[in-house]
Amino acid sequence: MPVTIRDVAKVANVSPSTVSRVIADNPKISEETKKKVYNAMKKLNYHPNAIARSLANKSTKTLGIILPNTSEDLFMNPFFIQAMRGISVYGQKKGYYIMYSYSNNEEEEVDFISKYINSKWVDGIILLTARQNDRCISYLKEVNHPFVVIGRPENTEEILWVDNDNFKAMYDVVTHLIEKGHRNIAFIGGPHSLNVTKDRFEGYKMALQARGINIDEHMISETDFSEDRGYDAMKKILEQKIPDAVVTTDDLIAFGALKAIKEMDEKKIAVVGFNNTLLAAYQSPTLTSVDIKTERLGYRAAQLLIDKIENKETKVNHYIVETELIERESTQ
Amino acid sequence: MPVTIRDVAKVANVSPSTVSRVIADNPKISEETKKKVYNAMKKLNYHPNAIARSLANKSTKTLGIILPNTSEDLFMNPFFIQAMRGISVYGQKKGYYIMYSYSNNEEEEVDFISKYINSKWVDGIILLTARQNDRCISYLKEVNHPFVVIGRPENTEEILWVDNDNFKAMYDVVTHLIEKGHRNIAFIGGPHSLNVTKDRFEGYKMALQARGINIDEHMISETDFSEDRGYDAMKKILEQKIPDAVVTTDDLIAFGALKAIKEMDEKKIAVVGFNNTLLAAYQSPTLTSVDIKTERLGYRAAQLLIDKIENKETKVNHYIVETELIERESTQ
DNA sequence: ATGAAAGCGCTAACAG
DNA sequence: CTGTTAGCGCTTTCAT
Repeated sequence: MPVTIRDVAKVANVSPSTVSRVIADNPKISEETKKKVYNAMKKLNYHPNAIARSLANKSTKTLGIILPNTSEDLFMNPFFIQAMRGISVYGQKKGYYIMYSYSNNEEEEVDFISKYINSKWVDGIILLTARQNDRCISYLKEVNHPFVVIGRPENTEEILWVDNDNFKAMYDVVTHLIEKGHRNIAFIGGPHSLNVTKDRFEGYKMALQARGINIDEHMISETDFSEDRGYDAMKKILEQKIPDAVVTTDDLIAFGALKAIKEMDEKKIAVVGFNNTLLAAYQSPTLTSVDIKTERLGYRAAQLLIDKIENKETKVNHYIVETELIERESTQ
Repeated sequence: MPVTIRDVAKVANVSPSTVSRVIADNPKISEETKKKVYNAMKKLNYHPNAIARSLANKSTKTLGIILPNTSEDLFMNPFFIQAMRGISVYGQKKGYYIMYSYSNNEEEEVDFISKYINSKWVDGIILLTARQNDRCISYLKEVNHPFVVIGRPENTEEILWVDNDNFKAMYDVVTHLIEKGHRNIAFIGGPHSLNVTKDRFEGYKMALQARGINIDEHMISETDFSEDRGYDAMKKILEQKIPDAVVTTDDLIAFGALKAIKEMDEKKIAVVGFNNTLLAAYQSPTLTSVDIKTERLGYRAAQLLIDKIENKETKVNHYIVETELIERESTQ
């Protein structure tokens, strides 16, 4: 027999609704009755039943995270666990529970989302990645359920999202390299279908342009997120011309580039990675990389979503999280 | 206005209780009415409200994971995310939702647990680590709520747990090294206060003994889980005597050992790590390590817990998950 | 095989 | 400021 609000009411000599008001910290309850009720609660070791509250309130105070299907490699970078931590730090602060689910493909993701929504389990949903033409996003828009995306979605209007300023991040990296005296700077990016890649590439181009440095097509390569592809891409560039620096859009690519450069072994070429994965500090030379502050991204995502859920009329629909260049041996 | 069981009942021309029975797949409902009800559901796009069900059923079909406070370093090893994936794979198969919460210290952990339990949010709890004298475990035992521990707890009776056979894992590693011709095998372990360390150390001792090799105290060291500590420990051993192999209880320690050995640089000493972290494949030489199959641990934990929750009268209260030695250059 | 009605524990008008 | 009452949406005896 669980102790309920009625038991407390009886002991405190008040009505159940009064107890309910005390729980909700309703301002128009006299201090005296409050005390009475608290005492009764303590005496009976009462704890509100959150399920019952949720049913009556039509709100679960729960956020659902959709962990995307992704290549194993991406699991090497602590992105997910960090984002989840950030989300939970803010969520817990605001009294929210966090749920998550894994999916093997986009269809399963949509299934989980609709399950979460239809069954009324979650007040809001967090997508950990923004793809082009994302079915999760279109579904969520369609059913008009609160959600937030980590990464910049295609149509940023009417959508909550958080991301880094990828243009600026790369712009700054390249500018920094130029200031250190580098002139022939190569670029190896991930798939150009991703917004991230495009943005970072633009940053690269603009930074060179701003300093009056011509862009050399031979120094630009697009490839996949893997060490091997990075290695191949670097090799190809080296066959054309020896740069004095190379920027990449991912640490994995940078690892491959480092390897290719080491094999040449004559020249000192600066290398910069992206995402500051754990392995970056373990390369030789240790790899300079851009930290994208994943935990912060998660934190901000939760904040945006919870504000929306609670109808805080903030005008912002996105946050930009600052990146940080972590300099290591590869650019010394 | 959400569509409820009453709406469906009306359209299907049956009573709400009948609809409820159809949802629960109650056997004594005629095929005919079932069909009628299903049609009505489809027509109205009805989805059961899980909260209301939970309230009536006194069961949420939700599992709660307690992510322990832990040093940042441990986050480098993908233990948590992998275990969480295993848990969710089994949980989702059984129709369970998964929640998690981060804590900064043991007290907070207990707080979250009691919050989960008192508010009736979860049917069962999963602890991702087993400490000595664990307050979470004693609390959970006290309130007698279903839970499972990853790692072997102190008192294994009346507790659900999953773990590797750490004794056997290390026994096999050492035996393997002996068979490869090594005789002077050093041991560097983590804190001896942990069961894991003790078990692995026993495995080391027994394997040597079984092959009639004497144990040399100079070859045994206990330290903390960090590269630096591993380095120091290895240095100290090397000052005494040069082994031809060294086993460790963690990759981080092994990394340090590798470094110390490289500095000596004259001798080829085999090194074995534990946990097969992502960095293992990135050391030079690449590090041989024992894969503890974390995802499997999570999967089994969920299985054990859900069986308990659903009162499946299985006699087992634990699972042992097999480990696998991943051989790389460090033992070639 | 199906329906009526009470209840899971809490909240929110409305009334006073 | 506090009590009464009617739900929130579903399940489950107990009848029939």
